[in-house]
Amino acid sequence: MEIYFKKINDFISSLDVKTQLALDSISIKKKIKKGDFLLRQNEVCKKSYWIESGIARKYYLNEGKEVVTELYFDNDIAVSFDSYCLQKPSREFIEALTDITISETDFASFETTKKQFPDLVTLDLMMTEYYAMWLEDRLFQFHTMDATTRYRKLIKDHPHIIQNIPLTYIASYLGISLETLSRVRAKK
Amino acid sequence: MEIYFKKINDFISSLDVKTQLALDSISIKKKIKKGDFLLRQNEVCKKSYWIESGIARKYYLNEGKEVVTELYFDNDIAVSFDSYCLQKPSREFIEALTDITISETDFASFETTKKQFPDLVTLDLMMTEYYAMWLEDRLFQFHTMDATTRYRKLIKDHPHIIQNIPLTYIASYLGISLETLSRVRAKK
DNA sequence: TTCATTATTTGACCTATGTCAAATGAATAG
DNA sequence: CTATTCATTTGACATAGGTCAAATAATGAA
Repeated sequence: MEIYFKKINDFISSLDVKTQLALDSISIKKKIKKGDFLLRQNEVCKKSYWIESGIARKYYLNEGKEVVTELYFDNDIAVSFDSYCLQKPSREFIEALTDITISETDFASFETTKKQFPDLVTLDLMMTEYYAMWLEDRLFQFHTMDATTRYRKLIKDHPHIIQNIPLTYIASYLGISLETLSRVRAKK
Repeated sequence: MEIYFKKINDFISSLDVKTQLALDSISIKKKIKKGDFLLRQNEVCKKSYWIESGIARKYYLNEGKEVVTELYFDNDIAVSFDSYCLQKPSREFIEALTDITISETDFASFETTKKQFPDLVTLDLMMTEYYAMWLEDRLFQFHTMDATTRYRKLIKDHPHIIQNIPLTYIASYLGISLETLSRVRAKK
C-alpha cells in the first residue's frame, strides 16, 4: 500500500506542466497555530488540506466523548471525507495538534479544474483509492488484532507518534480507553 | 449517502451513447451457482462483478475463522478492493450465497477504456468515493454502537437479509459471535 | 523554583461479549 | 417418512477491556 503512495507521487510528478500549474494556482499555503481548527463539526468541509509539516487529528464526538478517526503527519491529506464529497455538514472536527503548515485546495475550484485537466480526475481517483485501502486496513486491524497488537503495530509504523501526541488521542485512535493504553504500554 | 448512489446512477444514465456502449462492450453477463466462488484467496481480483440478482458475500480467514466483510445484493458491486486496485493476490474470497446473475468487467479492459472515455474515470471515482463512505460508516458503527444496536440497524436497513442469509454470516458481518447474535435476537 | 494544571499510571471492580458444550429445531438426501 | 446433517438456541463460565477513583508524574506560568 505504501507502494501505491509512491505511485501517486510519481503520477503527480509526471503530470504535464499546465496541469501542475493549474493545481498550484488553486492551492494556498497557510500556517496554522497549535490548537486551531481546520474544520469544526457542522461546517461543510469546503477545502482539502495537504499537511506539509506538523501534526493534526480528525475526530468526532459520541455521547460527549471524542473519537479520533485519523492522525495526520507530513504529506497526509486532511478532509472530512463524506462532508467533502457530499458538501454536507461535517460530524468531524479537524484540529492542529502542533503548529502546522498546510496547502489548502478549495473543493469547488478543484471540481472546475478537474473538468479542464482530466488527469486531475485520475489523481483524485488514486487518492480516493488510497484512502479506501487505508480504511479497509483499519477495519481489518480492529477485527483481527487486540489492543496490545494494535498499539505495537502503530508504534512500529509511526515511531514518532509517541514523542508528539498525548496518549489520550492515541488511545482514542486505537479505539481503547486511556487506562487500557497505559496498561498495554506497561506490559513487556 | 443513498443520495449519492442515486447520483451515480443518474451519472451513468447521462453518459453519452458511445461511452455507454464502450462500457457494455467490456462487460459480460454470467450466471453463477450458489456456493461457487467469484474469487478465491490468493487469486488476483481481475474483474469487478456487478450483482444483478442474488446474494453474495466477501470474507477472509483469520486464525481459521471466517470474517465476513461485505454482503452483496442487487446492484452492488463486488470486488476485493485492494487486490483489484493493486492487482495483487487477494486475502478475501467472494462467494455466491444463492444462484446469482452478474455482469463482470475486466480490470485491464476497464483501464484501457477509461483512457478513451474519460467520463469513465469520473464514474470510477464516484463509485470509489461511495465505497469509502460506506467503509467510514462501517467503522463508525463499530465504534459507536453495541452488538444489539448494530443488529437492529442492519435489519432495519436490510429487512430481507434475515430471510435469506444464515445467521453465521450475519454474525460475522456484525463482528460478533453466532451465540451473541442469537441472544441479541432473543431480546425484545 | 514553586504552585497549579494537565497527563499518565495504578487499583478495584464491572460488563459486554467470547468460548465451549449441550440441547433443540430445521432441512435435505435416501 | 426417517435419518442424518446443519442451523440455531441456551447455559455456564472466562476474559478483554471499560469505568471510576485515587495516586503519581510531568509540564508550564509566574
